[in-house]
Amino acid sequence: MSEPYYITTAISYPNGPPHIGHAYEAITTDAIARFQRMMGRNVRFQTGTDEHGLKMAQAAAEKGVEPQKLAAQMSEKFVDMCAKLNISNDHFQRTTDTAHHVASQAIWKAMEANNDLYLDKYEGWYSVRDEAYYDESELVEVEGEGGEKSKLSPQGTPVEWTVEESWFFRLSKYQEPLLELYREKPEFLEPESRRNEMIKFVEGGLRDLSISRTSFDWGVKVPGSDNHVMYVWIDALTNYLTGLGYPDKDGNFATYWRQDGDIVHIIGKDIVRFHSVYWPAFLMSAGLPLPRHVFGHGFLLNRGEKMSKSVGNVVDPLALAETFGVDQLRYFLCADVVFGKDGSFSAEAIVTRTNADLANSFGNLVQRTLSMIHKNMDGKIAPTETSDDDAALLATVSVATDTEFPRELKKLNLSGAIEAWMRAVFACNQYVDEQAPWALKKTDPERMEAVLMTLFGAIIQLSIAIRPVVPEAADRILDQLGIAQDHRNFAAIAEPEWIAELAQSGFVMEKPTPIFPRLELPSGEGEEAA
RNA sequence: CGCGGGAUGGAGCAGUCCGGUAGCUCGUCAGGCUCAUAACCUGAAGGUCGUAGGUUCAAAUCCUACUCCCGCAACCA
Repeated sequence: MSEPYYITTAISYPNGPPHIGHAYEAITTDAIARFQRMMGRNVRFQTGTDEHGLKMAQAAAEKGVEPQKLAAQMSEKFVDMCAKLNISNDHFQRTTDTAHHVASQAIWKAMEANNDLYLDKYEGWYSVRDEAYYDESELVEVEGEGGEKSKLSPQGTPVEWTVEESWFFRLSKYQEPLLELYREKPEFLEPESRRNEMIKFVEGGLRDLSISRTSFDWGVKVPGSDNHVMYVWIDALTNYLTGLGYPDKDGNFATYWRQDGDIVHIIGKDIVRFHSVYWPAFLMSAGLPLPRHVFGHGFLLNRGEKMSKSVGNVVDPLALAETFGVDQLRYFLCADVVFGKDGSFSAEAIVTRTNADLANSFGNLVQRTLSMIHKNMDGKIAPTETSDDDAALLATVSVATDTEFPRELKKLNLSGAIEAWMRAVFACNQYVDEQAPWALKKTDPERMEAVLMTLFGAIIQLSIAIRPVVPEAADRILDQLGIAQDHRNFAAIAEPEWIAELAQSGFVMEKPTPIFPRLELPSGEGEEAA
């Protein structure tokens, strides 16, 4: 079997329906997973939902339903989103699964066996209404009518000094090992700006972490302390192991969660701390291998503004996919946003970007080429004598699809990979104009065939390369081109034999149909993005 | 002095670590082509690289100070 590659998204907290941020993470991770599969790797791709914790319990209480039931309903929406966006996850992990409780308790016991857990008291300013602790510095002091002073939370709710029994994790013990990890293996956390942030944070000193709660019960029970449930992040992070069968250390776990194996977590920048500080500390404590790579992507801004429920500018990704097309949305998010940085989106931006790249440049290249092959060569594919110009174009395309695109995607530089791909597309359109096959048709039909076959080969390569990003559209093009499923990968790009094979099989191309129609900006486009 | 990120032609960005003709996409203007999805190709205009100093033969890039914007600060992708 080929080299294993394990990639995950963060699990989504389903206290609301999926928004564009969830879709962004799922799509980018999916593109990377598909790319690795096409590179011949044995990929396992996991996503899921994080269904425990206070907010879920609160949301359920508000709706008057059992948390279990709400979790199931909401989780379903995320499963549905993955299906609609063509996410190729091999597994969808829910944290309410029995197997997940077993896994979480197993890692708990492993950390306990390593003498890293202890029972103590958690004290702090607690807001009953928010059901949350606040740091002294966050509190606002107000003066009542009678002149008495009282403290309020940042939300303006009353707080009181509360003491609660809690289990603690000896996070402080891992300060040096973590700093060493960042030093020795910088690829553990990227982008670099996030790593610098975390190094500063850890250097600032780590306090032991309160990792259980007694104030609510919607969670995984602490082994041996039935009145405690685990801090959600203990159980949430463990999902990456559950999906591999942990605590059973054979099977998928043995394959994918190996020392120095390719284990990649794609997460949002807001939860970098949990994945790059707590998670490796938990794993070290439990005696398990660490992930190879944690990558914190940026946030999507709606017309440059942060999205929030209160502002009411949260965008439903399925509505966007409906309006613009799944592949168009996927392409836009991968191409237009530098992976690791914040990005902005709007209906105009999606329309402009996908029209320019997919419809005008690439789609039109495919259409104009295939039309000419269909009309002037009866759709027959045949080897021809090639010139230096043809070889030069194919070399340019190969550099992009066989070298630059994979190189950049391996670095998780999605937009960089796509830029390289676009340069090759531009080169093809330039070549069409220079060679002018419509003129050759009258003056030198043989030469025209050579030009069209050169383009045919170039389009195959371009279609295969972009397939991780726009899988459905790329496959429809490759169907038209008569390329077999098992040739749609990077090994085939490296040694193109298509034209000879197609000629031998007697393949005849049908009349082509445009794959990327131009999009129109929906009418009434104003404040709303979709 | 809590920590971090950013400021580059009309818009969005790359380049900054390792100083040396300021690059890309979109938009605008002019020309070309007519195979193709009113698509494609070529060319042009447009920037004192946030401000003020400094180092240097040479600074978007290094140093100092400052201004503005945006995050984070221990359960929001």
